[in-house]
Amino acid sequence: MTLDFDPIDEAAANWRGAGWAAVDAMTAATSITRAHQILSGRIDAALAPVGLNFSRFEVLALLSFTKEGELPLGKVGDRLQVHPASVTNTVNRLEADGLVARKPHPTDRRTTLAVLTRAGRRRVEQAAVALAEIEFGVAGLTGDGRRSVDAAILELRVAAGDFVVPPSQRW
Amino acid sequence: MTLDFDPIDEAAANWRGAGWAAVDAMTAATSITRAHQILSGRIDAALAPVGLNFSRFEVLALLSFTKEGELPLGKVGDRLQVHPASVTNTVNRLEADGLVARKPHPTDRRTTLAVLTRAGRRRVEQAAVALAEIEFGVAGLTGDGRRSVDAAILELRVAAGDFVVPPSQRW
DNA sequence: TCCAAATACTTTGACGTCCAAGTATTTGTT
DNA sequence: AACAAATACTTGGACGTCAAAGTATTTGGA
Repeated sequence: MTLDFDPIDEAAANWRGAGWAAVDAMTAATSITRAHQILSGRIDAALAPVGLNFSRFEVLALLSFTKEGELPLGKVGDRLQVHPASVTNTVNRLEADGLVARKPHPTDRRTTLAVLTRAGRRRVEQAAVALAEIEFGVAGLTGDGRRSVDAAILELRVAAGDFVVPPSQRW
Repeated sequence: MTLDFDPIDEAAANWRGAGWAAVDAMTAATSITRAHQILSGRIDAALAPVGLNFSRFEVLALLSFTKEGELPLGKVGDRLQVHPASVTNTVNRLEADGLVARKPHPTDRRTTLAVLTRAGRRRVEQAAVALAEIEFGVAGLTGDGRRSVDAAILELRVAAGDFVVPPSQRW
């Protein structure tokens, strides 16, 4: 059921017609929301045959980049910017599939480490290939489009306080 | 817990280090995902005092743009590009709050119409004001940034088949 | 006319997200 | 040394999303 008009364009026209403000902000927000919906559908479809979804993949990928293949659950949440409860949930499922294991922290007994298993490492490799094949769902975005999205959203992330830009940085 | 480095930038470096492909696609996808997360947090926070969330607001806004303030549930799903089950769910809640009512379609008994109530119309006006005040969560994005996001994502949406571009269109 | 196929919506179930509250442990201050 | 406050994780609950299956009704051919 493909529309023969741009629904966002149509929404903008309606918005103006109703005399509502911030139309350009509305279209930007709606575009991002829709883009996310498209990507997340494509990405989860590509990962399903591998037995993962995007959140689980992100955790495995993050662990695979560390020296020992392990990280405290809290750090995982910080890096991936997700709620602690979500980390618990995701790690539970990865653990049930034997892709990570929980291990007590050697010195801080409050802390739990997620450790990548052998199977987990294999799995994340497969997933990375599957994702690269579909270009992470952004097929349709040209190189320029990708760069301009990155640049624009960088503004947004900085403004949102995702991270502080050290004075010496290249941007 | 603000990081002192850009997590997406860091992820890109790790990706390259692991020899994984499609790094630029990965960063674009991750940026969009994170942008969505930021927007949706801000938008839902702005709508909470009004007693709505974004999905419910979208339904009310869509209805408010129609001549009679009513639309078949299926059309709502088509326009907002959400699953029929989600429409049922959202309309259930709006109905429980007295913001819309269900009404049988005059000629097709399979079809149910969602009708905006008086209270619903008032509510959507309040919500529109609240959203305009926070610029739909995109505060931090300049005018140029908003335009480039719109333009880039338009490519993506067209490629995804969201709508077909009639030959006579301005793009 | 009759009936299989399409359409419209709802129900159920699996997951994902967040918040708030609860438990355990460590820190930092008197 | 003692204890309130901070930190780390888990649990339980509210909601949102989608897929698949179920019910009702309409359509489009044979």
